[in-house]
Amino acid sequence: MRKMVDALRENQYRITPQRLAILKVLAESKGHPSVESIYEQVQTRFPTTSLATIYKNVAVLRDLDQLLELGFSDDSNRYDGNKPYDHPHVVCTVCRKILDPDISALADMTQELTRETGFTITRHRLDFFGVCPECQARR
Amino acid sequence: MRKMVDALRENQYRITPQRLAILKVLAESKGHPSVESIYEQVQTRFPTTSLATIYKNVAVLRDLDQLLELGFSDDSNRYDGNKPYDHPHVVCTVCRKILDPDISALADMTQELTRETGFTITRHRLDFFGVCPECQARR
DNA sequence: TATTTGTTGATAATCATTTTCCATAAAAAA
DNA sequence: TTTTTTATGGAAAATGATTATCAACAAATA
Repeated sequence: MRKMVDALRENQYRITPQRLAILKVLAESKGHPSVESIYEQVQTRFPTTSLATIYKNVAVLRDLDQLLELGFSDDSNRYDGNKPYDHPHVVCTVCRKILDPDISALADMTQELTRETGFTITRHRLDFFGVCPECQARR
Repeated sequence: MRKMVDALRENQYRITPQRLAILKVLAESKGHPSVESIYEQVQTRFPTTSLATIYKNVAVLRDLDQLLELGFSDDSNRYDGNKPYDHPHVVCTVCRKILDPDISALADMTQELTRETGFTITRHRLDFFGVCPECQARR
């Protein structure tokens, strides 16, 4: 949250109430909200907020590396403002919940890949898909 | 190729020249072609082939688990008819080339995740992004 | 061969998300 | 305060890969 505000300031972006509200939603969200979800939460404080504003600000934060954008192939984007760097996810295919599991082995993999393939690896994406315990119980 | 034909037969799909041409492109492609790329290759043999036909057949093969569909968040789909099961990829962000690196540790990860999170993991997706040696040299 | 059923090809329609537009409002600078 | 610059809101438009449509065609079946 503080870091995000600083990043905005450093880049001459103005600190507006809407921006603060968006930052707050992102900082307080322990999940991985969608644009729509951020929109709904911001609207509880600022009922006139526009979807366009959310999109514009999410893009700004993403470009400032303050936000990890998780794009899925079905055009559903989700955001993580608490860990704005690549990390693995476990996605429930029923309720769309997303968790951050602890997996350490990835750094090693990247190094090994660089050696094996000659690629300069800059990013990665590791997602596991399945059904969460809650959704399993609901059957 | 043989396996794909069998799968089609077993499911009462007819073996048409266009289908065979698509299968051939998929089987012979060592890369990860896009629909557009399959289309272009099939057209060299069947100039009147329609894009719709490619889409329909790719969907059939995907549903028969004969084809791995790699959807990226920018709406670019790529296909692998040689290894129609989840496996890691290294993607060059410049030329869009895709390689299959050897990474074994994934099965263990899935097991560990099941234990940790209670999820029933059915699929995964591991992509590394970077620049391939050829594109690095071209700078 | 005649009949039935599945497939193709060409084009139009779709779809939801994301962008664009611009007048208004608000923040920073002078 | 006044001026300048940037952000917002509301609606409309774009986006563009994929899907639907359907007449014409081809493969399987009787």
